[in-house]
Amino acid sequence: MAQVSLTFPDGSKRDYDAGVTAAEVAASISKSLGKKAISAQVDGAHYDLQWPITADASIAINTMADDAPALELIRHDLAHIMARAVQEIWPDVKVTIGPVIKDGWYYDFDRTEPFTPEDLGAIEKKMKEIINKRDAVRTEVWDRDVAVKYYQDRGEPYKVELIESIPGDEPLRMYWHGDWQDLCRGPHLQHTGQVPGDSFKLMSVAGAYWRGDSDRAMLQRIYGVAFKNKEDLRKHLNMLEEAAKRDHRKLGREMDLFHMQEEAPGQIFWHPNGWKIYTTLQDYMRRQQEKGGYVEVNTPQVVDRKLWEKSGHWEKYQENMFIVEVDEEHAREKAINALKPMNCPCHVEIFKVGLKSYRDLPLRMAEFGSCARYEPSGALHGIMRVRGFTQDDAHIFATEDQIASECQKFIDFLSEIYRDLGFEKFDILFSDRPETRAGSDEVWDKAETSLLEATRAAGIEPTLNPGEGAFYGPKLEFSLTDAIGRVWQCGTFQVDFVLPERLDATYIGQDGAKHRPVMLHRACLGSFERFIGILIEEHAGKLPFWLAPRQVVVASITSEADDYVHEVVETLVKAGVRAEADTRNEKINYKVREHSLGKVPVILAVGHREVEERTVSVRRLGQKQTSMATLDEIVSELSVAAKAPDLL
RNA sequence: GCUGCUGUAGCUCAGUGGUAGAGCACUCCCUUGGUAAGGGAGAGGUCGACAGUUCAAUCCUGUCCAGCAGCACCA
Repeated sequence: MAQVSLTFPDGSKRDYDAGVTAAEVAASISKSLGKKAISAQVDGAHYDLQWPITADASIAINTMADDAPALELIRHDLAHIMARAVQEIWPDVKVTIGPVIKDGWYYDFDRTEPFTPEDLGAIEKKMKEIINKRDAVRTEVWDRDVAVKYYQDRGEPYKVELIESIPGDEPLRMYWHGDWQDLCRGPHLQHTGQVPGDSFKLMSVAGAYWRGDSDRAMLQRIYGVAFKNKEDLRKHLNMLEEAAKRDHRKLGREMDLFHMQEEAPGQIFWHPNGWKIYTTLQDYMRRQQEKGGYVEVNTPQVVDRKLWEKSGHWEKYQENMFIVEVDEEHAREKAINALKPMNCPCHVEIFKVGLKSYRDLPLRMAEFGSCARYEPSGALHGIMRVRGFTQDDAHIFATEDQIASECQKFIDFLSEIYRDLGFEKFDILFSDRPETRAGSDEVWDKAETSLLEATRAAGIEPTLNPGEGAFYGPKLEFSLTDAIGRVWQCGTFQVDFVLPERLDATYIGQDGAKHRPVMLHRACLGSFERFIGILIEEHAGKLPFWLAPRQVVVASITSEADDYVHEVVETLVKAGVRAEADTRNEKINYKVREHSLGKVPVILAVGHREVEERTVSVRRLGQKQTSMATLDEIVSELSVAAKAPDLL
């Protein structure tokens, strides 16, 4: 019999008969390891204990102590156990796929009746029964024809389609959890009892398209979370509760930052507090851009379709645009306009006025551009995904050989801004050509290559995000994560050879001839709206002092201190601090509670003692202890704290 | 946009086929209180919109609108 040589993590090697399973290998090492083994890494691949090993390889036996494989197996087995439970309760439900995801798994079903929350309870109960049965998990490799016939006979069309889409040279693997069978590439545990029955929870049911295609059937997806033990599950559920408290929609209401209403879906009514954050951030960005060599412009909101036709938006982007038709009787001329969904065409129009020389490049043209996009209703989300928003947008008109240095410059620029705003870490994705796009393949080749090279030259190896580029060019995406773990694209850097061509932008080169500039689209915050949403969630509403809309409340303890309260407020306001008085007829406890809930970073309480000594009692948000300070001390401290980081 | 759920006072929510309730917030009064809710009184709702069924609809049915979760979308 042929032999295979297996290398263990400690470097030792042992020979086994070819076709040996990881289960047998584990048992050969020690009885206890044989019992504890749950899977193996064979040449780095996650192997089921039952799979035969047919070639020399490195091997490491996994036990429940190994987090990553253990969690993967638990979650994957739970996906199967859940599908089995569902089919045991409702035999006519059709099964599809059920992968492991972050913190858990999901499984998509086709069933006419919707699953209800009560159903989830019933499924969970049935799953626990299955776990308690400790049914053996068994696997076999099947012939394609046999598998197709099996699922055709069982009336499982989704499985048939899945098999047909699996490349012909890949073996088809079947798994049984007890008598219940599913097509699955594995690996799995050895019996259902290995899954901890008290550490999972079915979370929700929602629609999901078959194969992620909105033209195909809508299935019902049940989500579950699972961990190795009860304590981890408890921690996870607790984390979700904490995350819900940071939700910017909730905090936006509690801090009186903004509201939204039916008459203007996806658009924001900024209240004074929220608008203060917005303008503070905008002032900061304006200063940074001036330092960064940008010029600021402003362009029209309502623009004739003719320009959008030229730019390509009318063709590629129309369904996302607000179209404005002017009533003929009142119009001087018949016109169809659109609210601008992007600023780029208008910036090109500014560039085109007058002759531009190569000496003018790179020309960095910035606008806090208000855009309107008709986003699908289901995409709207608080102030993070809206229909009316303002980008910190800029377009850099440059020569091709300036792309790399501008890319480098931008990454430095953005990094400093993110650091100032408290984001040390962010994800960078490289998105290449989408299916719907403008421009030839040659142009795309050039754009993708130059952007990727420029990024690498800046010392960054971005994660590839295939097919997600803008319709006019590839992009780098700088993403931040919200409280609930959703990732949002904020910053972006895009190379565009298409729009300058379509709108015929030129500059006069050193040779005296006309040349086509390349256009670099870029944004740091992305949109003020989204970025503020992220800021709120990142800080759980407790914004850094300089960004806090209400920085200081001076609260009287007795009404006899009211005059002094107003004096303190006035002094602080003069020193550039956002301070307000609270001389209401309420106890100090009440005021402290209210302003703490309102996330005011500093509460200054004053009573008889402070009036006499010309001091204040300082209470900082999140701290129970108070301290005393003289009026001069607190004013000089807070006036510094109120400055934006770039002004320090 | 799709699937499911939801829509009652500013907020959080209860409730009923006979046109509605709580707590907090709000207004007024009492209280001048030392660091996360002092006491009392009062005001406040076309029960998301429009149709239909019914003697009678906030409640049942339908359509629409908006929100929530997920999917799809996301320049």
